[in-house]
Amino acid sequence: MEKVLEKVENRPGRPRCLDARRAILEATWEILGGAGGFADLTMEGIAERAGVGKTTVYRWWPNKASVAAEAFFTRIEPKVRFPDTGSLREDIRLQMKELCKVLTSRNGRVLRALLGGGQSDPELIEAFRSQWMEPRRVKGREILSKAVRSGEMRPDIDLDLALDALYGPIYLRFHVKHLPLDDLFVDQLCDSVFEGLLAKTSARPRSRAH
Amino acid sequence: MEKVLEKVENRPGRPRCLDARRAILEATWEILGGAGGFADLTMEGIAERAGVGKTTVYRWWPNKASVAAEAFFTRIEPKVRFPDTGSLREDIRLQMKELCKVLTSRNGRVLRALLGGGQSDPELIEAFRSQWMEPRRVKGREILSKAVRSGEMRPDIDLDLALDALYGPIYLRFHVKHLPLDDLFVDQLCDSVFEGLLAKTSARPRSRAH
Amino acid sequence: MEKVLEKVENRPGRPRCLDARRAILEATWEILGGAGGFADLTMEGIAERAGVGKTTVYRWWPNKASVAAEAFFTRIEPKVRFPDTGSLREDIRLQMKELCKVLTSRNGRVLRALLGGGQSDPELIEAFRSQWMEPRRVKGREILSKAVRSGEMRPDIDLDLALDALYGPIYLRFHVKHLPLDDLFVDQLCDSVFEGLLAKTSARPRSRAH
Amino acid sequence: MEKVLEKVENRPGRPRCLDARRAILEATWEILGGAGGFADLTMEGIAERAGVGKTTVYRWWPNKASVAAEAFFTRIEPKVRFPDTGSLREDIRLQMKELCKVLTSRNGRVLRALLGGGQSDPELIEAFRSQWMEPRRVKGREILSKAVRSGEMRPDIDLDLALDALYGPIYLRFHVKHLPLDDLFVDQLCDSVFEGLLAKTSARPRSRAH
DNA sequence: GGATAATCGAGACGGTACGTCAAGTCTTCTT
DNA sequence: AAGAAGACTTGACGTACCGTCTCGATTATCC
Repeated sequence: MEKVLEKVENRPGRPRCLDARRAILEATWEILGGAGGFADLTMEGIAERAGVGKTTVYRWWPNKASVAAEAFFTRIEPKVRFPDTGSLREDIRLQMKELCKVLTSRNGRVLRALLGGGQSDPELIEAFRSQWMEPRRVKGREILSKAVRSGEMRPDIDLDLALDALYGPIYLRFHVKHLPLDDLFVDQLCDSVFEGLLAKTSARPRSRAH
Repeated sequence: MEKVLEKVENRPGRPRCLDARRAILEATWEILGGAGGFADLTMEGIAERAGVGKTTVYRWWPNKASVAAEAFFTRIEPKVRFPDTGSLREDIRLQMKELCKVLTSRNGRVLRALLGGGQSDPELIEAFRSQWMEPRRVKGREILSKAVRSGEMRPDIDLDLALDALYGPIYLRFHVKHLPLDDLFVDQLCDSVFEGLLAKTSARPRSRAH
Repeated sequence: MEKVLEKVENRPGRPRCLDARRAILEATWEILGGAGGFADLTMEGIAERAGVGKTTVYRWWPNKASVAAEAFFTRIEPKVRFPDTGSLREDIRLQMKELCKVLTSRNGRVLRALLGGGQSDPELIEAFRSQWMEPRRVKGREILSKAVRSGEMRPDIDLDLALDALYGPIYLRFHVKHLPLDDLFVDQLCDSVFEGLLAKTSARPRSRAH
Repeated sequence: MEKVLEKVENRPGRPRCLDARRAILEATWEILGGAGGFADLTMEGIAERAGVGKTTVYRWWPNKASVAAEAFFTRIEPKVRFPDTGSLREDIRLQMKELCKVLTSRNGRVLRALLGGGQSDPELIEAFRSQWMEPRRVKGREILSKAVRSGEMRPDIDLDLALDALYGPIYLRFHVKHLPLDDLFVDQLCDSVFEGLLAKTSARPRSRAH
């Protein structure tokens, strides 16, 4: 077999073996997708499944949370993209459905495990935020701010708060209630949050498109 | 020391020692509140701190998640109650602030740890739902349904979805973003979700009281 | 089922239940005969198999060694008897074969286990000596002393030493070497010890009857 | 402290630490010599006293019997040697006294414990036979066969049977009867077994040297 | 080309906690 | 009072991983 070695700069010594790195992330991914999730993930297990010495794992990651985070986010990140339909509600709704599809898939299990581990591991939750949530937030804020400028959205609401209001219920269902995240749910959620829970006092005509 | 023994019915055998039970839950509670949270909780540690044999712990609880759940929920449950001001928005807002106070306190740490453990332990998450969330939900649904009847709230929204919309953002902040949960946040959150995110197209006068 | 109760004297309280005693000894016997021997014998196991409370076992025997000893010796003792042929060598030889038959049987396993346990339990080894070995010794000494009086055996040898010389090799084979104890072995052993190992210097006619 | 590591062949991995091995055997030896003998020997105790992880003990020995056996036999084996006086009876008698001295000493306790454990542990008794008894037997057979050739001993007796006859009584006393093993006993034993128990029919003068 | 340096695999090391088992004691109700 | 039931403390069992370490082997750069 051909070993792939890294060639970074002109440092002396044997360069890092990229095969090992890949094998470790691959093994981690597979274990995370298994029945036990993050609880079944052990450094020893990773090393063995990757056919690698334990030292090699520890050399590059300080703990299993880091490996898990990297294994997950390098693989899953590109999958969720924002559309751009011109309508705030449509953009958000489509992206929500996309997100829910990911959360419902096998990857959702891994993500759940990761988020669970994060409750007692600050680094892991930080990785979760910075590598998973923040990239989406950037795009989300962009869409919302465009909607504010176009007059579609109220200008007096903090954008992050608005995103929390939209996505919070999804995470609540996903993380705590473990309920299905289907299209109907997304539609109803969008409607409720965009329009508000209160009855309209005036007989203003509401135009809810579904 | 005086040992307190249970006297249930006329069963043969030595009755269960209530001191042991109490000591175990107490010890668990203290460990959970410590620096490491759920990660520092070990069955051995519980037994030692409670001055109890490990077997005694295992006799009554199958794993540390169960002990943790019982330790937490028997202690914290009564603390969060709903007010009844007559106004939907006020009731919810006050209760939300109450909830946020709990989540912000030392107990919040325990709860966070518990929910974390629940991601890889179905029984624990079930305990979380049934013993922590559901009792609150019952009262919440009651308030909302009253508001629907009085015309304050839109009748076309599923009550549980509405509660998800209201409380989801709190959990998102609490579990994922680890951001402060202060009164200002609650006020803004209530406003956004009750009124909706969209701009009102007509020049209808909005009466937001803050 | 009819419970058999003891009626010793006019002592107050419930009399001892003889069924329990018998069941305990029976259970002990069965466990001792199993694959693990003395190592598989536990007070808990005895109580359970006998359908008896642990307390009842502890009330009458201080430890499992005592139970084992009583279970074994009350059952096996009557089996070994000395014949009386009139000839010292014949009596001993026949009894030896009888003994070897017992040691070779399933009971031998129990006995081996018991003696093993006795190495770290003074009470057990004492029970072994007083209840198993000594009764035989009494009879053995009798036979030997008769043989001394009749001139068949040398009068200058301590009787116990003689018995050690005769039976020691059997125990050595049984306990240490775990070799078969067949009739041929007994015949050769008797011959060697009775006649001595040394060559006869004079041309004295030897009359070895086999 | 300087750690001594083994250098066997070109095997991969960290070489075995000889210090640990030595410390384990040393600790085992000390515990075996203590008040409780084999009964006080626990894997945990060995590890703790040796300043070693429990895993390290289990890595090299499957159970405490194995550790005990190795601890004992590597230390005690060289102590018992056969003399070579030219006379069969003298050689045996001196060696017997040597053996009895060992059995009587502190080491005797360990050996007794080992032999006891062996009754329910085939591997242990096998170790006892192959590492303790057989080396002596080899030399014993040699002496006896020389005695047969020189005409001092009867040629019609199996050598192993003869050795059983000579040493069996010692083990009987040591293992079962727990009686003292002094020089007088050895002298009388030798006399009885070499000369035989039977009275001499002819008036042949016996020359017993004591 | 030989020294130096970093990486790799393998696996032993001292530890911690696991979940189980049995020991022997204690407390209750029943007979 | 004896017996059953069963909860209690204690302590060892054997296993799984932890994170660290010490090897020989490999693969580069630098002199």
